[in-house]
Amino acid sequence: MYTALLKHIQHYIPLNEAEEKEITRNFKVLQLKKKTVILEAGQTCKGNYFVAKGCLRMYFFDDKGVEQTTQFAIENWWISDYTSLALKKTSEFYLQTVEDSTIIVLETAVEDALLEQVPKLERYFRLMFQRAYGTSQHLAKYNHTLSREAHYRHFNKSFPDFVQRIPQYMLASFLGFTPEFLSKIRAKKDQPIS
Amino acid sequence: MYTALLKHIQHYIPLNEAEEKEITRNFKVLQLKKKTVILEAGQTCKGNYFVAKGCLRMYFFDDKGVEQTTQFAIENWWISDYTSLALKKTSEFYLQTVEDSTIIVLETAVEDALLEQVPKLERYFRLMFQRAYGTSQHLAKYNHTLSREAHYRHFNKSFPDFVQRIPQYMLASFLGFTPEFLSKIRAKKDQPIS
DNA sequence: CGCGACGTTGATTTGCCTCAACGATTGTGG
DNA sequence: CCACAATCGTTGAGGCAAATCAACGTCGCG
Repeated sequence: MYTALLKHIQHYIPLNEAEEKEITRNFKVLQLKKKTVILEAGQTCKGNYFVAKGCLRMYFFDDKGVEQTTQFAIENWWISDYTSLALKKTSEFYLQTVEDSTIIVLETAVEDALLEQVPKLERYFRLMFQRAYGTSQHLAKYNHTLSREAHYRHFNKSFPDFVQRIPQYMLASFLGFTPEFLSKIRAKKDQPIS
Repeated sequence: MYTALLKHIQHYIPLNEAEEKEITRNFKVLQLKKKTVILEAGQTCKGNYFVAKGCLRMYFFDDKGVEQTTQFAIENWWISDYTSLALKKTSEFYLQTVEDSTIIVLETAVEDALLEQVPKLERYFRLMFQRAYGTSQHLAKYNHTLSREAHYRHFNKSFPDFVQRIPQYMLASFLGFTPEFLSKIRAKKDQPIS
């Protein structure tokens, strides 16, 4: 159950048996069906979510009522609304499973206590946030340089198997364009052999 | 010299005198003139930079050789290429002062030792990265929802004094459009009184 | 004073959106 | 297990926001 998470933590910091126990005692496991919503806009986010298996996404509704996906999280990534968590403010985002998923939750209610019990975890999460923030710095670069079409081709090349796992309309919105446009790009790419 | 930083840290975690001393001993202060480059693409980033006074920006050159600004950091913000720091990889970014600035540096060379001496700082940096990442999550939302013009107006309204401090071409590129377009937006806004 | 950096303005072009209508695929209840 | 609906993807015509290119003001600095 917890092996994926423990393995991931130990990739960054060593854990003794007592600490492992403390961790498994504080994290909760969720088995969720595809399309289950675990956070809704307007609520205050109550946990930090680790994807052991499957996929989560973060999204919101724009002023026209259209869903806009801003992030995905697959195996070994954490996801949450971190502003909502830190400031205990209501969120502007939704969180939802994209596939049937196994999620490990660190609930706000137990977070402080756990971090006091196992202070090493401060370092682990510091490294996680640093990694996530670093990734967002690179994403910003792609958004500045690449045309929408180039951005898609780049993403497609970088994560070919992930692209297969998710509906196209989510990918389109994540990359910042419309499903129709994505459809046209693909039509161009997969030219008939003439 | 260090008061801005110490005050900022103490806003998140309490420090005793010994810890304060340890911190001031490990951080370096830089007094830098406007337009000083402190990191160049191709180098490995060697420090984490806290702006005590002034302004830093992060940028890169696109395939046409045009500068693209991806981030600003003003007073009480940290900035660096965190992927380069974490993985000790060469950076794709430049860091430069926008104004005459006072910068406090945590150099990679002393970071590990300091964090061992003052483990509380793990928590401080965890919170800093969480805040920064949270901000990037919200930025992603604006980029998805707003037209370029609306994005400018929103930014202008949110940070009216900051907009005055920086050249327009940097702001334009940060918001993801051309200086010419920014110029046209402003011309529209400041209509003659007829 | 003169040069270079920065900002403005207008004409033209283009990447992508919008809207609409139509296939394909999935899933659900009878 | 099939029928039908809902969801998802495709295709085309037309339009618009913003880019590009070029030329010209203007300000600050060496």
